[in-house]
Amino acid sequence: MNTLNHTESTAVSTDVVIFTMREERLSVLLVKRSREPFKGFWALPGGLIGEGEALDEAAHRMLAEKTGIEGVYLEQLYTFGIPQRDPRGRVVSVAYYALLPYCRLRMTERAGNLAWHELGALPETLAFDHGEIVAMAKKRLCAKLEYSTIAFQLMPEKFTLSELQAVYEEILGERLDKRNFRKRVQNLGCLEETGEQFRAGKHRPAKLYRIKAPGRVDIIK
Amino acid sequence: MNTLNHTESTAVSTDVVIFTMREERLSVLLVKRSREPFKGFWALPGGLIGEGEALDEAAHRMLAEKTGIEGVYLEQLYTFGIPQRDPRGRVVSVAYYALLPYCRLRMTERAGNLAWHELGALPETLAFDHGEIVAMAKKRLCAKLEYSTIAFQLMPEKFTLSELQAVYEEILGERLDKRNFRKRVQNLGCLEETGEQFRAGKHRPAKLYRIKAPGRVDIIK
DNA sequence: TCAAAAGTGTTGTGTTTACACCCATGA
DNA sequence: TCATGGGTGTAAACACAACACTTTTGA
Repeated sequence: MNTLNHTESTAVSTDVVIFTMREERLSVLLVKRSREPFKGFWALPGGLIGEGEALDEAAHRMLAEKTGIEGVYLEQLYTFGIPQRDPRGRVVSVAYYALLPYCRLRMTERAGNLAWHELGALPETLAFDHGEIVAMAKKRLCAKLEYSTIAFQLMPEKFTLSELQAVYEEILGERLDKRNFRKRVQNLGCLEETGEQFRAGKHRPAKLYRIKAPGRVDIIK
Repeated sequence: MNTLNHTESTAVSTDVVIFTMREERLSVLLVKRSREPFKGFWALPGGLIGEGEALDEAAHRMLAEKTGIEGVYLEQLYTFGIPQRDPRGRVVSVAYYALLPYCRLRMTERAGNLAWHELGALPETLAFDHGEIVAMAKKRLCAKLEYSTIAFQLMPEKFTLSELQAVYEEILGERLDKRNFRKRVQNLGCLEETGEQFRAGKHRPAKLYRIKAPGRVDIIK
């Protein structure tokens, strides 16, 4: 059995764009870098892949290290590898994106070096090419809203249709018609009423729904 | 400036699924391995990325090395990285797929270790996880037919609408209605008549079309 | 004149959009 | 009783699918 000839040393890392819906806004989790390069800049959670670790295992690990939670929706996004992307040397980064309901978090934004940032108000520049990675993840998420049930991965266990609609509107950046929206999501057949109601203020309470198969993301149409 | 701590040596390669339409059949270019591991098995063209070489540059290089041609459509597919995928050690492979018109090839299928294989009649098992890579590329290509003009990248400079329809039918694996098909592609506005005709046998000659912006792939709808 | 593929429109069906009012509640 | 968001149906517009005959050529 041969061994490989390495002409150079290349590092492989994963960076994870972790999306959540926080205070009605689509947000990503960023880490403030404490070391050069890009000291003081915000970066995506990430790191080198471990020996014997699959790429998506590594991504799940990054996610668990920062958020403390497991079993969330995670999907490979793209691999970034221009030679200059890390000033320390050649690093190829396999980017992932994750979606999680904010309520599941048990996270301390420790010492201010871990924080949620609204997508509409990101820092001017992020470390490395992370701005580009976030932009691509947002674009992919937008596209997937149209032809899959991916948005459900951002919802808590129980939610109202208005809350779901607000999530779509925030991500797509446009208002949707209430009746058409409800017709569409109800026809998917993925939702069921919990039978419970949610009271929020001085108006009619809303029905609560849950997802029939919580882990599942379906391609629609 | 720091340097990276490598906990291990990881190699990064690219493998390229090169599609063409050959004798009415969607085919991929495979290389017969002359060395272990998988000696004698067919594999995708690929290899380690070079120092200072971007990932898509590496993919273009693989393509040029095997086919001798440049400037073809190339897109990143997915990155494969389970630790066991190469018995020699850890190799993360960034897979690409390419589309090219068969007529552009000036390639010698040298000594029988480089050959086109119809997608419908691939060898039972390919080297490494290359069977999986090809399957994913085919699936992506199918999906993109529906919402982009990607199929045009398989066409020669001039072609008839019937030839174009045959390409769609072969990839999708279903017959299409002639009138609806022609309506659709003509409404895209990407095609123009050359004014020439193509005679092929004892029947009415077909108009030849060309693509207005040959390099370009548009997202439609 | 026959065979073979090129070329061409219309109609029906289903999907998507636009749109406005009543309901249940808390203050 | 009023303000607030929850909840509901219908009609028009549009996109998509189904479908058959005439044209041009070479043999």
